[in-house]
Amino acid sequence: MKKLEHNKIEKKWQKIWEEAGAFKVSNEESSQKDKFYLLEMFPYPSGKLHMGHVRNYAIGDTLARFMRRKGLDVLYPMGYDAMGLPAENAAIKGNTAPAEWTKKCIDDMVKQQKRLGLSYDWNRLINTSSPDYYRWNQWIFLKLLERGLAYRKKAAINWCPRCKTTLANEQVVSGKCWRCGSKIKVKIKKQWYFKITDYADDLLAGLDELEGWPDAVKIQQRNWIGRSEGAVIDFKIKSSKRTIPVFTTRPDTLCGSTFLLIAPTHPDIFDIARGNKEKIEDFINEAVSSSIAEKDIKEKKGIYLGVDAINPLNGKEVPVYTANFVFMEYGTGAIMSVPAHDQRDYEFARKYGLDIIEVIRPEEGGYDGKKAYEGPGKLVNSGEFNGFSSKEAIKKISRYLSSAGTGRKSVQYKLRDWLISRQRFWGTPIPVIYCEDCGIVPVNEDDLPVKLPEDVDFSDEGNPLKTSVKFNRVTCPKCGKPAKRETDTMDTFVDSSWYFLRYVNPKEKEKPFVPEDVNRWLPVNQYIGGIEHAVLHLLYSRFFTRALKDMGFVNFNEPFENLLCQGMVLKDGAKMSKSKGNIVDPGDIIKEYGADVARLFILFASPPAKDLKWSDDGVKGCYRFINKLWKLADEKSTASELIQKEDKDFELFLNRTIKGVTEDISEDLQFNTAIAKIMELVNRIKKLPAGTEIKRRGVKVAVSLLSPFAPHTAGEIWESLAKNTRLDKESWPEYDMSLIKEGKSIFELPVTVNGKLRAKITVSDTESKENLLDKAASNEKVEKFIKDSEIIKKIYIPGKIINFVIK
RNA sequence: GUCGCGGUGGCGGAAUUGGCAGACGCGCCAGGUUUAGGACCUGGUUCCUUAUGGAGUGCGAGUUCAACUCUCGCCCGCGACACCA
Repeated sequence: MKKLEHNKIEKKWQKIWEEAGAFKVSNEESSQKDKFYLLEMFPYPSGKLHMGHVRNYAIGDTLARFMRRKGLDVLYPMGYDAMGLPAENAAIKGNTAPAEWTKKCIDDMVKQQKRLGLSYDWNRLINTSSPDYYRWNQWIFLKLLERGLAYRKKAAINWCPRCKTTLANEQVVSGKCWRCGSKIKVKIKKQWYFKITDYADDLLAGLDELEGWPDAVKIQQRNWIGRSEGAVIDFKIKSSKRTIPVFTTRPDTLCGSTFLLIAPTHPDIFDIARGNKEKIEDFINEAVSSSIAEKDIKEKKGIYLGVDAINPLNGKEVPVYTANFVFMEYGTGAIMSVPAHDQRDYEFARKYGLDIIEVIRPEEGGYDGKKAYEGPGKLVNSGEFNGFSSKEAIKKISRYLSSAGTGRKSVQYKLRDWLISRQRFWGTPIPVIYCEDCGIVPVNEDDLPVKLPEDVDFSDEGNPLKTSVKFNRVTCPKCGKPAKRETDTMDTFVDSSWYFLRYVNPKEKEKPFVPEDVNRWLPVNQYIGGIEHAVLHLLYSRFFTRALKDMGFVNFNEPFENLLCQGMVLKDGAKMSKSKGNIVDPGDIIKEYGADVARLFILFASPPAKDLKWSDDGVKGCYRFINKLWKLADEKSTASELIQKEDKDFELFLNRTIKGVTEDISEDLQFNTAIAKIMELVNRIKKLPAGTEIKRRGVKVAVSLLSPFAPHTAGEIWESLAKNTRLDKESWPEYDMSLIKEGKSIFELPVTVNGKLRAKITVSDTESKENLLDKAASNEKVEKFIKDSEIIKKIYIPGKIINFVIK
């Protein structure tokens, strides 16, 4: 018997596919067949593949191979998200140029991916750190700048002291840097932003149409955008012309407002304040300089500004404070505090001895003096508005305020503009020049790309880009005088916000992509990646797509039609990581058991969206299965002549399996159950007599169904069974629906008594209800349970069950 | 705290328009094969019970002839957000 030499077989088939260009796809052909754009989130090229990657690619490749055999034109590309800190750190440490270092890492990644037998169209490979790619980041930046969607402003920003760079809000996780976990500090800095907030409402509304996205991701985006409806109400400052506008979602509680709070970073704070300015300044400095992370634990603090404001509804005078828990970035940077009905205000009021007035009373319970009541109810202590429900009062009070000119409806978002400036070297240079006379001058489109220089000193603190003489020596494109180049580079999330478009025309020199081609291939039919990008990459990409649509470059709103968020790969109850020492190296598994077994196990062990618990024994199980099939296929060589033998049951089972596997893959991406069904089929094939026609047919179908999961072994077996043909070129097996329907006509019908299974009777679907009930009742086992009792009810559900209800 | 996801044998997991709980795999047990180990093959394997039988999908109620599946109330685990007014 021939031994299964997996490593040899893998090499053989990978070579055959490569030489045949089996997975190349051209933009022209796509019009003849239905297209299918399948995409995995591209990796950061660390140089080392881990199990999370393998899972991601195993899911994608299986689907890609399945779709091709179903006759679709499949675009399935791979690329590398290659900008970022590690290359720069390597440069600092090892004195290697980031470009070289990155190139080597990418080569290493490609090698490892190729060993898995992934069917990418490698001709479309992209590397975001190449000037051919990042010049289009710059081009898009200039387009956004033209439209006012890119702008520069001074604001309080998140600063990561370890990465020595600023971060966008989305990149701060619980007050820490998303990448390195350092605590974030607050700094005031002038930086570049993309105006994602212009699309807040649109991005929110678009979520409703994304039926192919997991709810978890949509909910996260919805929360992140954080739309809330309310009103802006103006409080006049006593003996001053100034007013303080506040945002509230609860205008019904206006009469319960006993003080105002404004953010410590409010630009007007010193104009408003009349108290001890030194003390106030000290307070503000402390509040601003403390890190965001500390804010979580910190108690509420504030200081009276020495002025009072006037409630526009009841004319009451209330004190104005600044407090450390009020944000300038949200609403108007000032709030009306209603301590009886807002827990935060309650705590503040208790601490500083401020008035608490109940204005909302529900049927039961309500404000009890111990904590705020935040629900709805009927108004009290609110003058002419007493007795109205919260809902009615919100309308009436809003109407009153707007007719008096002291308030207006308002919608606020939690989403803030995307800060894209990074004080790093290994990123896309922001293509602007600062001229003393002309101000901010964009680089001319013809002068793109603004390339990263090579004369850089990495040994200094701060952004290495500042050390390049070549890079910084520049003249103003407008007036020709010496000028300064922007040395900040772009957030690497800019690269990933449109890479899925570049795959369509990866080598295009004149434009980032060709709109007609992109409009044909996009949106991505199936996108696969981790859920950690729920509000980062996925939100930014949706924003870019919309902006590009508004500029007329694409004709769709949403880049990703269906999204699958794969679960993590766990071992010993934790995510595989160096620090935990629980890493399983994919390379070792491939060497020992083969790429097909690695893929098979990872798909079989768990449904794709769930976390996967790694099991060495489970891998062995899949290895056994592959070998079992291999041996079965080898049997044919011992039988000189195949015996004709009919086996209707097996034929039916075979057809059912084809149907089941097809549906599991195409409808629900249920690879685990699809594989289980193929295993069942193989178990049944084993029981068939050797050397029969039907057995050989069974093996062929099993191998054919298995091929998307285990393409090398399946290809090898098929070649030996089917006259040296290539399985990946065969169309997907069909099933005979009439046979399946016919198979249903005689079956086992379960019979229960009081819902407990007592027997199964073999019936035909043509038998009458009465006949079946008699048959069931006279069954030996059933009779035992019903003979001494009164039958209250007889239930027959055709094709499903019989149930006798007895007393 | 808010929102979301989940809880089924010793383990990973099947079963959802309500209709045979535990497919498939692992592990385990018994037998075979082998000088031995491993590998391989055959059979068994939710729990209790000698059999007949009974119990059983986190807990407690409810709807139903029938509930892993639907409703209500809890408990536990995981994840996201976290003073957003």
